[in-house]
Amino acid sequence: MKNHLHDLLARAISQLQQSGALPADVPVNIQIDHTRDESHGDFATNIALLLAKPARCKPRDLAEAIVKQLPVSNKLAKVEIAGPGFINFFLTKNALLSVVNDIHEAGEAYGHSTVGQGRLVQVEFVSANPTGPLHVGHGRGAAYGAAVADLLAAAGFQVHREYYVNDAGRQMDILAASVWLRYLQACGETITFPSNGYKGDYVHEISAKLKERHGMAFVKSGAEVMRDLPLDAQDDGSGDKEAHIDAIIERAKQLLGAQDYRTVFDLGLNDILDDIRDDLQGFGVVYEQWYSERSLAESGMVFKAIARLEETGYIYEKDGAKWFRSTDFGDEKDRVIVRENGQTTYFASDIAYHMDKMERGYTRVIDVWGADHHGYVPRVKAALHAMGDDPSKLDVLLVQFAILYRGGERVQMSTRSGSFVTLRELREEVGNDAARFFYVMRKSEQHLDFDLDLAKSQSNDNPVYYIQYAHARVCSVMRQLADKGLRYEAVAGLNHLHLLTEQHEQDLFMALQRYPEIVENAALAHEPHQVAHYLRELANKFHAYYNAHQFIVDDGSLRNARLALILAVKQVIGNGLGLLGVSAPEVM
RNA sequence: GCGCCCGUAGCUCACUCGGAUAGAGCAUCGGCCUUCUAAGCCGAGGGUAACAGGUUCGAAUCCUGUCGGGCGCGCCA
Repeated sequence: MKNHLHDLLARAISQLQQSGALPADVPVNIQIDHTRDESHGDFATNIALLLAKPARCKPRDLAEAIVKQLPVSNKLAKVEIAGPGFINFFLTKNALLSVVNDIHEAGEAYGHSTVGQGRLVQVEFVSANPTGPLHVGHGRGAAYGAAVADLLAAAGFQVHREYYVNDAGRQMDILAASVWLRYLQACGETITFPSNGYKGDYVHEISAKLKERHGMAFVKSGAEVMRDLPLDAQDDGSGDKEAHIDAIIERAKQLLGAQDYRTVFDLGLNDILDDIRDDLQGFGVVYEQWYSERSLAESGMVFKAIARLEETGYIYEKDGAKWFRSTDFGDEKDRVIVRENGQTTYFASDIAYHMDKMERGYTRVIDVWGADHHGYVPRVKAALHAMGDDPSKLDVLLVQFAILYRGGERVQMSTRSGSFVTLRELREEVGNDAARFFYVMRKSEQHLDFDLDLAKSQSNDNPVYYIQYAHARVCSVMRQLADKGLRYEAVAGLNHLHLLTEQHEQDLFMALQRYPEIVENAALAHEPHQVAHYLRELANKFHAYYNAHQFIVDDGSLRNARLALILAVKQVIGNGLGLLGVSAPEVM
């Protein structure tokens, strides 16, 4: 409908330009909005206000001239000029009927578009370190990233979903050491567990698995392991927990040898990664690819990236380390790429990773990160810039924290003590549907208050149930219809849509017609919450209709027409919930 | 201290490139079930859009400043 009006206006304006009433060289950006107040019609445009200045005439006069040139359309009941120069469009009652036909015809594809033109887009999200189970913070990234990816796919992009696995680096070594130490304890050795080790229960489980598979093969004496280590952090402030754990890692590598160390390391890695995969899959989040950080290093990509930067002259040496001069591209300070000890930094891997993303030929690369990483954005963009790539191809979408509330109280989370709430626990507590919906119902860069009690409640307070209920209600009506020995006749229904003249029915036509536009906007803006809000509105209009009118009436034509309408509502709710990863139940 | 994000009804949040009288839900108050699921509907009250300036036909939206909150500022990842 918007396109239709856009077309009419474009023709009117080009008429005016040809007749010289409007200068031909001004940019014409026709904007059509839904009106807020129905006294302003169904749609409105501010085009006369925008063009008044370049045309050097009064907005209202210009509006009048445009309206005069408007081609006739059987979809318009009237056109008015209002306020400072708005042009308001009033649709005829029948103008929007065809949306129901469109929905029945397109089915699950209703709302899909081709704006993406099949262009390749990568969405990388979650990418949590495999050092422990996913927690509720990762859950938001998962729900949000998955929804953005699905929206982009619906908008006609070819989407590649990817998880970057940080399977190299110090944090993973700390995990491996933690697993080994717990294993030694389980084997009867006396070990003081480091304050900086991973303390969660899952570490015990992994070490138990290690013992089960390899028996005592990796046992070294506790005394040997702990001998001459730098002091761990003490209550009185002395000691250094970082130096302590680093020494333990070195000791583990030394005592176990490279091969055995790798066995322990990989057992921890794979066990946790399997858990993460399983968790995400259970959450309805799937990936095209799991990209290993280790593979970057092993394939020489990291050195290739560093070499490429060195060629450009943005690398210098200072204090024995190699630095990237990111300040040349607006970063706050220069960044170390290769440490004094010769090891590359995490940032170096990330440069290589993003270089690879660019080389893979995506037209757009989307990274979903926790908002606490925002300071990291400039340096990654700087690296792309320095390598001659276009940094604007990279969109970093920042997701703020989710704060859980139970009984009105904030749920405390602490990674240190291992008492954090995992995504798995959340899913078990409130269900996948509520979790997926609640995570995306707010703008991503907005803090999210996640009310566990509300998410669980089966009441009208809960927006998930409210929307799902609308879907289930339609299904229920269809069951009632069958119970009464009647059948829905699609052709009769679609042929009698003109009988649907009630205000509630007009409201639904308008709402249904808006859906494709919502999906497109949400996709391009990376804002799934728009879909969530829209669905609530649509459900609200449906419930109001349900209460005001009977669908299963004696008049067969009217009955079938109404059923055609509510089946269209069901389709759109199902499609919309599907984009958010929420199910659309037939019975509730 | 510097940088990024945020401040809208009692609470949680919307408002599509700056548009017309700032909207929902919850909570509060009042109505609606012998009729397709009351997990629903209808109605009422509730606002100096943090504050002060600026830009313009028009500002919650853009700019500047102040105040308040969050996050970040490692040769960690």
